[in-house]
Amino acid sequence: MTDPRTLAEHINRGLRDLVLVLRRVSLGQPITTQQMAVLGSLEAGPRRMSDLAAEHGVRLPTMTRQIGRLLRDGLVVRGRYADDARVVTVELTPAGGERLLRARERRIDHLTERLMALSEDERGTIEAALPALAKLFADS
Amino acid sequence: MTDPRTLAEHINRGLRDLVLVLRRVSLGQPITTQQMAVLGSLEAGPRRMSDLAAEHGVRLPTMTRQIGRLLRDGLVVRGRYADDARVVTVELTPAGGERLLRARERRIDHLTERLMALSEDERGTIEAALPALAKLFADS
DNA sequence: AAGCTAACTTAGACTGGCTAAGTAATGAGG
DNA sequence: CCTCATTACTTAGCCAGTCTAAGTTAGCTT
Repeated sequence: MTDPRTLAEHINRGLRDLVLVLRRVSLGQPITTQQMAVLGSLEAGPRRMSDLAAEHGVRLPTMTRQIGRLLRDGLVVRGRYADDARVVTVELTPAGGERLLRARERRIDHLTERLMALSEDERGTIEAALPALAKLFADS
Repeated sequence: MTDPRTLAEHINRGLRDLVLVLRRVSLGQPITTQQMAVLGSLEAGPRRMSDLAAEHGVRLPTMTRQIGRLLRDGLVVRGRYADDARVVTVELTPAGGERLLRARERRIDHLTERLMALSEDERGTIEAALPALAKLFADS
């Protein structure tokens, strides 16, 4: 078996290709990947600004502007947290939910298509690796 | 075995986590991921502007500005292609090469560390999946 | 030689990120 | 209670990175 460092080098090369292909694929989409990611965080219910910022690895002012754009486009609404009047919450609107679902559908369609081009065996190795990959890229 | 669409959904969720973790990890690095990616494309020798733009999935003006910043920082130099005076080439400087290697080293160190936290078995499944993943995310 | 095409650059606008500084609410000490 | 530090967020201003539209220069075609 390959030693961890060599494996890391291979994964690193793979990640580079992955990032490039994701960029090429998301060209010309009607919603940016960041907006998609933020909407995704709101799927399970309202969230606080500071939660969102932490989850996405950005500072609060960045999230304020991000949410401002989503607000402007009618995809989210802001609210206040009853127990602490300093806290701002954000919630999906129906339009935001729809936008999220449609974009996700497109992405999954695309991935499915690519997966179909692989052999059953190759898909099997990917499936077997998913838990380990999830752990590898877990919250840190 | 899971059907391709369900597998695609799992991969999609995994990709989201991956992107978020990559963002968090690259916070505060002295070079942006885009700059790293462009420097990486120059490792094997000079490239044309239009090649670089196509590989990175951006338009030519974007690459012009990107290269402008790398130029300003002394990491690349521009040249002309003898056979066609319209063509602009870009090449790593020694400083650019060093910067690239150091950044890559850091990333591989980080990945190695994470890999060490997995079991031998888990690393095995990842290693087994790499060729299929490479194919999955190939140029398309 | 003229005019079309191709390879880039420039200009101007938007998203997305940051730090620094401002505002308003909470909470802790006296 | 009042004061004051802290917390949660916003505003302002900067820079990177992306786009489209329009300009420039070189090659190509006829």
